[in-house]
Amino acid sequence: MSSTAAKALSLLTHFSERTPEWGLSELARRSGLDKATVHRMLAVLMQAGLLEQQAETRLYRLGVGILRLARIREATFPITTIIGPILDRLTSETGETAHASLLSGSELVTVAISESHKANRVSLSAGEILDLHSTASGLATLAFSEPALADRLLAQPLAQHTPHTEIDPTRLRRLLSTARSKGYAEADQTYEIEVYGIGAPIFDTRGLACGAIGVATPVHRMTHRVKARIVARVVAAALEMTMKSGGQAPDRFNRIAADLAA
Amino acid sequence: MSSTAAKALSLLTHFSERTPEWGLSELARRSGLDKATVHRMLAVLMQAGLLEQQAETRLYRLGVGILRLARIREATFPITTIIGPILDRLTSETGETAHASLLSGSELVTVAISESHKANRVSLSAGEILDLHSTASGLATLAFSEPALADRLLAQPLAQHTPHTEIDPTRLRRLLSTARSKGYAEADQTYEIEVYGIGAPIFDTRGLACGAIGVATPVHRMTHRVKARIVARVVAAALEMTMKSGGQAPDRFNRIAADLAA
DNA sequence: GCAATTGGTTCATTATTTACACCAATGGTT
DNA sequence: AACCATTGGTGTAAATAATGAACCAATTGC
Repeated sequence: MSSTAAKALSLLTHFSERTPEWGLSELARRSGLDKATVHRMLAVLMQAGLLEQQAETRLYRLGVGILRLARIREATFPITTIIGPILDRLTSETGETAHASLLSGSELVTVAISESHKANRVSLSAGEILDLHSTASGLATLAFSEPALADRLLAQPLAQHTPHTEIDPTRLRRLLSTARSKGYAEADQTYEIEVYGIGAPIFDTRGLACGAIGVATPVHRMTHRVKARIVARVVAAALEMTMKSGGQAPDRFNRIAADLAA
Repeated sequence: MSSTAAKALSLLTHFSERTPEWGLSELARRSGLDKATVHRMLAVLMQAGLLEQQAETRLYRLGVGILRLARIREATFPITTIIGPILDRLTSETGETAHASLLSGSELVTVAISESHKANRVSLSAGEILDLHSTASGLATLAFSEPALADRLLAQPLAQHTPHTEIDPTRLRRLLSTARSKGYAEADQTYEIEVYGIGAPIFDTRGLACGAIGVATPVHRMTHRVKARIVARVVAAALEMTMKSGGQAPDRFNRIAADLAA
C-alpha cells in the first residue's frame, strides 16, 4: 500500500525536540518496521544528508542536509525570516508567548516561536505539530482554508486531548463558522489543560489560509479585557504577515481587521 | 543499483537557490527519470512535507516540513545558531565575506554566510555545496578529517573548475600536508576565478574535522599583510567554533592557534 | 484548428524490497 | 567466568512494490 520511499521518510517524523537521537533497534521498534529495513532506510537518508550518525554512540540524528534545504527555502521564500520580528513584537505587546504555524498537507507545523518573558508562561517546542481541530491556530487555519480540508478532517475520528476538546463534527463546524465571522479562533484548554489560545489566519496569494499566528496564555490570566487586547494584536500581526509574504486576505477579513484596529 | 528511496531523495538535490521551483516534466528530464516515476516520488515527498506544490502554477518547491526538521535540529544541535555571531565578527574584523561549511557524507555544505559590506565583495549563495579539493574550506576539512575520506576522494577523477585548479592526487596530498602543518588552507582562484579563499577546520568531539570556516576575498586585495591578518582571525574563529560546539581540536592545531594569536 | 507543450494516470511486466535468521560485539548479572 | 539480553549490522529466497510506454485532458502558440 504505502511506498517504500514514504516509509523511509516516515522515519523522519520520529525525530523531535524531545527525541532528537535514535538507535537502530529502538527506531525499528517504534516505527513498526523490520530492523533490516530500517537499517537500509537510515543508510539512504544518511546518504542524502538528511540524517547523520554519531561515530561514537552510533545514534542517528538529523543531518546537515536539512540545514542546506532550509537555507535554500528561506533564501527563496523567506517565511520565517519575515515572521520572526512580527512575532517578537507581538510577544512584547501582549506579554505572552506567540507562535506561527504553517499548513503542510493536512498538518500544522510550528515554524517560529517567540517566548514570553514572564516567569509563568506557555512554552512550545520547536517543530511541534499542532492539531487542526483542537488548537486556536488550527481552527483559524481551517476556517479560512479550502472547504475540502475541513471536510476531510471532520470525516475522520478526532483526538480528545482534554475534557474540553470538542470532537463533534457539527459543533466544530459551528466553531469554524464563528471563527470566520470573528476573524480569529480561540481554544480554551482544548489542546492542553491550563492553556488558552487565540489564533488568526495567514493567507496565501489565493486568499486561502496557509497557516496562522497564535498567542497562548496561562488560562488564569485570560480575562475579557486581556482577551480583547490580544485578539486585536494577533489579527493585526496575521494581517501584517499576510501582506509581507505577498498574500491576499479576503475582504471579509480585511474589514474585521480594520474594525479591530479602530 | 540505487534504491527507489535514494532516487526519490535525489530529486531534492535539484532544488537550489537559483532553481527553487520545478515543473514535473522539467524535473523528469533533468533527473533522467520517467515522468510517471517522478510524479509518484513528488507525491511522496509532498506527503512528507519536504515539498509543496503551488496551487496556481503547479510548480513544486521545498516545503514547510524542511523548516520543521531544521528547527528541531537547531533546537537540539544548534550549530548555525552558534556560528552566526562568530561569522559576523569575523566579517567585521576582516572586512570580507565569511562562511561556514559542514561535512555531510563526502560533501561540504555551506550552512551560514556573513557577507562583507564592501561594494566589491565575494558573494555566496545559500545552501551551496563546495568542492573538497578546490576550495580552502574543503582542503582544510580534508586535511584534518579521517584519512579514509581523502583516500576515497583522491581516487576519483576531480573537476577542474579553473586553470588554477589542482587535480593531481600527489600534489593535492602535498597541499593537505601543508594545511596540516600550517593549520589552514588557501585556494588561489582554484574554485572560482578572481576569488582567493582561506579556510580553517572545525573539529568534532573525536578531534576530526567536521567542517570549516572560510573567508573569501577578491584576489586583488589579497596582499601578504592582509593574508596574515585574515589567517589569524579565521583560525581563531574556527577554534572558537570548535569549543562552543563541544568539539575538541587536536594539540597540533591548538599550538598553531596559540602561535598565531601571539 | 493544428501541433506541441504541460501535468497527470493506467496497468502488465519487471526488479526491488522485505523479513527471517543469523553474526559479532557489548554490557550487565549471577 | 559463563550466561543472557541487548546492541548494530548483514545475507538470502519469497513477496511485494516500482517501472515506463502509452494514454488523457488541458493549455499555449501559431
